[in-house]
Amino acid sequence: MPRRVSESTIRRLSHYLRALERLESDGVPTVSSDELAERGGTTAAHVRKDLSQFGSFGKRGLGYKVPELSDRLRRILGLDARWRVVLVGAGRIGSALFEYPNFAARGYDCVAVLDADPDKIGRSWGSVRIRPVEDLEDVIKGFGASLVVLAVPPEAAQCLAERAVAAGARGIMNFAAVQLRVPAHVAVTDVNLVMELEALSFAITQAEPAGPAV
Amino acid sequence: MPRRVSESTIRRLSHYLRALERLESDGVPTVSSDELAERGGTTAAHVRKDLSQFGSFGKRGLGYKVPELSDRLRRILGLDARWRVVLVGAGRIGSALFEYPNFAARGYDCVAVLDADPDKIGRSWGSVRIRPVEDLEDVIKGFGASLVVLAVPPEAAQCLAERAVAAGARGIMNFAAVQLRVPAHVAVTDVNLVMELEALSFAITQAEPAGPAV
DNA sequence: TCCTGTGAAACGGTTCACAGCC
DNA sequence: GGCTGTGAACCGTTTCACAGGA
Repeated sequence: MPRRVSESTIRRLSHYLRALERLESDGVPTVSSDELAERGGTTAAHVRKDLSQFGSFGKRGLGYKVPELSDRLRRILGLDARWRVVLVGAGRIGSALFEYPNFAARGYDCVAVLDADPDKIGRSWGSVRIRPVEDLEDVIKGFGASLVVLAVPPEAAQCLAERAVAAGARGIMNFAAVQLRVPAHVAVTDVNLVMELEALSFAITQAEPAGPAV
Repeated sequence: MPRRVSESTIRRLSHYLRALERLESDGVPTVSSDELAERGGTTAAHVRKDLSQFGSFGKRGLGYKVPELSDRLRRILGLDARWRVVLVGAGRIGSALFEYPNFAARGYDCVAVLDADPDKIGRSWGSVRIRPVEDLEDVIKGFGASLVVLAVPPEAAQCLAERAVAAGARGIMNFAAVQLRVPAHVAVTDVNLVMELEALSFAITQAEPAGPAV
């Protein structure tokens, strides 16, 4: 149990877990760091260093037992519990997230959907009814939700983040293109799709300064 | 024009640009590295280091001219040209991306949408008709598209990526939960929403090993 | 022999601190 | 005096290399 685990390690753990689950469903009993690295897109040294931060899961000369290791990783990533997620913003991105089957499969249950638009409030997505954003605090407290997804315009994000934190949220997935200010005990991950495209166009422009071949 | 610019620098450049555009629309003429850092969510040293990689845009004692700097950043990020984007996968995520107004505003035009589902092929999104994935090469070459978005199941992603690269794609935005193998001259950014949630639940679990307060 | 676990070295990114220009 | 641009110090991450157990 390390004091501080790097962001990149956590990402790699997710990759390992996905690779392990594929191996598991193929009935492969053990895997070496080399093999796991190959399938997870990193290096063997990385695999061993990453895993050794949390304990000694492997056997020298043999490798790692696939079911045991994937179980450990699930526990490390907090996937042995179910998480209640409140979704703020019933737009396109919110809808895509809501219907994404992998979320429920990984233990993330979207228990409520909120929006500010009166036209959307009252409509139902599956069995979940869209409620007004004013209900944010009630919903977080009522469901005991730890996670909040903000799929809202940038102007609204900071205020909603503060309200969510005050109501007890511990993690925020932020789709708005603003840097949220939250207390240290709250985790935030930013998803900024325009920024990702900008990284691509930058890389291409750098490689070929004449500009895109359009 | 540096040989190698770090991933994190590019992300920060995007942040600076967004902050600058807000300043620009407020009519602010100049900005110091301190101010820009505050609004971009970093430090003044970072702002200066990042920008100095591309030239000397500021004046000592005065700061940076807002319109000039934002113009420079747009050019650095490749936003002075329009980019043609081919979207593969007409599901929820594809649809969310397609309708996202900020893309067009930043110069990214979705020129074609492809899908493998016969039920979807032939339908229209706005003025764009959904075409079969078989058309991938034709579409990339026909439109001269440099960017491809893969919003498809993990099994299909690697094969489609290879086809896209062979047809001339230079950048891939990958929503599938697999590590794509592409030649060095092709840029890839991965967007993995489940992984982002896993990072959150990990952070919360670490802080409070008893598990989520559900 | 095979493969893990881990110190140690190498690398790269961040922060510091100040020289130099306005 | 104010603020940029930048070498140098610092620090965390990645990579290496090997000791030691199966």
